[in-house]
Amino acid sequence: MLDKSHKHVTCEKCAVRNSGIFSNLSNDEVCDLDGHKSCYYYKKHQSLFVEGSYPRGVFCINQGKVKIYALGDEGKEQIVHIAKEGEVVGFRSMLSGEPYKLSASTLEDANICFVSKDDFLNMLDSNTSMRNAVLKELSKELGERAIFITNLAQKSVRERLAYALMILQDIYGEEPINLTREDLANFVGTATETLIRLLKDFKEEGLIDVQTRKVFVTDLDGLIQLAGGHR
Amino acid sequence: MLDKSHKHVTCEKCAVRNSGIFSNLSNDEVCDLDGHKSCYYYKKHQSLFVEGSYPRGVFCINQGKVKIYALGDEGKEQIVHIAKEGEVVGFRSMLSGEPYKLSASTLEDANICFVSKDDFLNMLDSNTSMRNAVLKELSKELGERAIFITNLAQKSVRERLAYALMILQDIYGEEPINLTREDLANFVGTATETLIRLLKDFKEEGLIDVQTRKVFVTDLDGLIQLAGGHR
DNA sequence: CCTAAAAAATGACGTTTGTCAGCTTTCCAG
DNA sequence: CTGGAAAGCTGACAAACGTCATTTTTTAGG
Repeated sequence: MLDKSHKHVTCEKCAVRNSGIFSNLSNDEVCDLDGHKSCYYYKKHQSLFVEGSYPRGVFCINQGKVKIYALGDEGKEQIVHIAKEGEVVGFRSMLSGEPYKLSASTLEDANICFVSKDDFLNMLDSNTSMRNAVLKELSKELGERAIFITNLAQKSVRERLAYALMILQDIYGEEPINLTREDLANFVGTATETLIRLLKDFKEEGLIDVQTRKVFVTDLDGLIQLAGGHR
Repeated sequence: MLDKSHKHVTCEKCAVRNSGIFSNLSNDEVCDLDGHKSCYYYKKHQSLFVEGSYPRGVFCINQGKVKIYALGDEGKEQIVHIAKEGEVVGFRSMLSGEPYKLSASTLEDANICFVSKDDFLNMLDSNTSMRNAVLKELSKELGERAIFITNLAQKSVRERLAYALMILQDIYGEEPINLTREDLANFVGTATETLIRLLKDFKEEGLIDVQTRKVFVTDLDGLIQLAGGHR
């Protein structure tokens, strides 16, 4: 099922390790990390972990994008976050001791390293700067989720789409946003049909450009304004 | 403005300290905490901290309920959490180094202790079990917020009200739920009028009992089922 | 106990958004 | 290159919800 052919990456040379919770490691610590991790190649639409199961370790994304989502009562996905290169995902449930509250799967072919629970927790215990980075990361995310909640509760779908595109633009950087309409809808929190209609509007208003699946932001300021300013 | 008359409580005797991040402290540590905290009496509707300002310390609730909320673009409050006796609030922004993303104010007269940033961070640094408790708490809350987001995005107002009442029932325990309709609406994420109409429905359906402002849950199982089962 | 202000309640109405059904385009494995 | 499946798109329709305006009830301070 899973085609996890190795494609080894050394942490020392991992280009994306300069941000996130594995930054600020000493040379020795990076070496240690490198010795304990294993590297896997994931194809598009493969699952990293699923809601309800228990964490065995954490995933460090070297290449590719990953969606983090909850399943609603009718099986509809609510995407809470889209993780990109350099992010470490799946450590929250490990710290709370609960089963995963969220699921994760790749949006495109990806290269992802795995660090086992024990190794990760040991590092956390012995490494002050990593501990602080984790505390900081968790707190930051908590703040982001509060904004997410407020947007969902108070903004129109139109405003939320603008906001979502802002965030996605940031995540995708130079590349165009490349998600299925369904995934986009599940991120914005709306029906796929509604999302498609709004995308069309945005295109007609010159805010974005669309090439089949790919969305190019052409007027970021316009989006920001539509989303309700700053943040 | 603020009537902060002292009403001293010693941490040793603080009846609510056996849960949350200040549990698992040694006798010495409790003593230390006690020496560093100050105790204040807050009247109903007083503010603990506001969005945008920088944290100076944390608040430990000895008595009373506190709403934690974000302000939407039009000034409408979105309540993300209602904290009760025993909870410590306001440490997230301190850990992320950002200004507060949320505001907090009392829902009723309250007795709340304050621990300064330095003292709190020192304790965090030197105390393993407290550190773990904080990590655990943050992770747990992240999970809760993910559910909150999914509910907002996928459930009807009716289902969300049922869910909110479940949670509030848990927070208020034996006492009746005692919030203004506006606060309740801002927690559920709906308009006050809509909330009032639904409360009436729930009453007619025998799910709750209402005495002016107070809401009594009379059929918890019914609410759970309406909210979409378990969780 | 009384009164002004805040909160709660109700009705009428419009709009946004979700749903369903059918159709078209794109993607990808063989 | 091709055919079937998945994804994307469109239209019609209805329901859920928000808004506004107004009235009634409750609260709290003097």
